[in-house]
Amino acid sequence: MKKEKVLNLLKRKNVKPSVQRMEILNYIVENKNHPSVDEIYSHLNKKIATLSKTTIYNTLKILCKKNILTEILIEEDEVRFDYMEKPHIHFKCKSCNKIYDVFKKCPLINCKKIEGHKIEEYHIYLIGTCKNCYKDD
Amino acid sequence: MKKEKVLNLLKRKNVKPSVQRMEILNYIVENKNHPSVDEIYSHLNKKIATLSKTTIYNTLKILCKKNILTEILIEEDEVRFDYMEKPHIHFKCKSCNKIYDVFKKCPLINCKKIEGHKIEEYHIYLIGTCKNCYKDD
DNA sequence: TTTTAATTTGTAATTATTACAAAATTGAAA
DNA sequence: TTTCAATTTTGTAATAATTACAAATTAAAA
Ligand SMILES: [Mn+2]
Ligand SMILES: [Mn+2]
Ligand SMILES: [Zn+2]
Ligand SMILES: [Zn+2]
Repeated sequence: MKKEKVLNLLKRKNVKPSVQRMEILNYIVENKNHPSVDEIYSHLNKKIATLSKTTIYNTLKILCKKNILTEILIEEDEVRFDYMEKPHIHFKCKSCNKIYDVFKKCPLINCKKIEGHKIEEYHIYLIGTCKNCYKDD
Repeated sequence: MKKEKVLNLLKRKNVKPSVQRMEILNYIVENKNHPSVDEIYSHLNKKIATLSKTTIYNTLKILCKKNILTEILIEEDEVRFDYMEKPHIHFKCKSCNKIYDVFKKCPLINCKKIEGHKIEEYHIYLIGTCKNCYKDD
């Protein structure tokens, strides 16, 4: 039972740990896939039949504002969400559409300022062909 | 008259240089702002009263496919477009919403492969408070 | 000119996201 | 326990960016 983890995450940031919030956060944290709202909904709908998409949107907005989650803007048509326990960058395969975590660190990440601008967030997206799709050439 | 520049850009990539395509590309190349479809439309509508938004969408899709333009996915609700003559990264100010070009280069950009994946595109987005908004604190 | 292909245009359809108010739940006070 | 206000969830409707599509226009070829 890993429920403790998300429970503490929520408590620590003063977000009331409702059943829905726990399940949504738990799904993202445990699966480490980078789900869209629809994917979260399809999956959790099986456990919580009454779950509403609006609740998912509301919850994700709160968790992002509290810096528990981060938005991934790598797709043109939908936002994906991620739990960034340790900061990392994302690689999206054009062929299979999978989004991979990449933990090689970019020196940029240590910059607090750049050309006079104060940096508060980083989004580094790499796009190409993943190693699994590539070898099939 | 800088029309030569966009004319050549289009010819070189075998895109037929229609009036609309020339104007759309010229607007992006000359202004170096990072316009959304709506901004392109509002601006060019004054010159070409009959211009259709669908034409803008069509043209942008072609120019991106030909690697003349690139999409900037820094906003949640709309795509922006850029002419990347020399590769650079983007900084978006949370306060004034301006998107700045940053030409400091990240070593990542020289990587052709990362953790076995073949990299074809880079999107580096920094978010924070720009130098103009910051000093008002 | 006539014919054919490419491009542009306007409208309708699609779809992710947001707005909003009613219903349900929670949690403390009485 | 009951009461009651605050919070959360839910369902539906509205919004808005993008795409689909077919007719109209324009350009190129014959
Ligand atoms: Mn990730
Ligand atoms: Mn730029
Ligand atoms: Zn792949
Ligand atoms: Zn600013």
